[in-house]
Amino acid sequence: MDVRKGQWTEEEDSMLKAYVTLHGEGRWNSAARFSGLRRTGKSCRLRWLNYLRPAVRRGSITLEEQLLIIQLHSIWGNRWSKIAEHLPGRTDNEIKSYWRTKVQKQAKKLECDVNSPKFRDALRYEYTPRLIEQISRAKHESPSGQLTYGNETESVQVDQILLPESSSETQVTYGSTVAETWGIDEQSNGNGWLGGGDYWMESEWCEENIWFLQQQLYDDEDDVI
DNA sequence: AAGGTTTCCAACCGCATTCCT
DNA sequence: GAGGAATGCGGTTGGAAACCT
Repeated sequence: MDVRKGQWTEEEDSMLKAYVTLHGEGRWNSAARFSGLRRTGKSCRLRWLNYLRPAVRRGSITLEEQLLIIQLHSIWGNRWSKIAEHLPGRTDNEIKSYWRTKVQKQAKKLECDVNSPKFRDALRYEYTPRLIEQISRAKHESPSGQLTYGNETESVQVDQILLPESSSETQVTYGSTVAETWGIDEQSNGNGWLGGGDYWMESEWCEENIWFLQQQLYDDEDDVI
């Protein structure tokens, strides 16, 4: 049987959805064989996980998600699926893509490797505090200090523990350069590579995530960077 | 408006791991 | 335990869309 490749059609999506609804996730080769699709099991799995799954969120990566990705990447490296486990609705593919297109681009601008100590310091001591500050500022600007997502309201605490200890040496070394390169300043409203747009409305930053992050930072403090 | 360039992301590929017989 | 099949993961790519000149 000839196997189809490339973009999925609406009809194919419907067929896969119908099959998974009936038989559940998993057994992707069977799904490919018996759903009537001329696709490989791998292709079906990918399409379902990255696009058709009801839990998948669309839209740009929020500030909170950016922060979480950066912190988790400093702990786990390119373990995209592991990182994705802590970003509800986001796929490893999306996070990988974000990292490549946004973060690696900044490393390139700084003329250093994304895994170099220079860039990791820049993330840790320059970018992360600014990101947290932006999140805090936006939080205070919203009524009652709470974030609202659709009909839900969820309180958010961005604890100071997330702020890395200031490093005067690093500030001197990288401060202005990094800020200039990333196009962020004290009054930035997040329209640079930080994202922008309606990130509050899309946020799923929750206390559980923050708690988890804090635990990781405590536990791995000595292992990281 | 047109053509060129860059950005973004869906999907593929190869390798590793897990599962099953 | 061995071997094959299925599944999962991370790296890469192709092409559409957005942006620039």
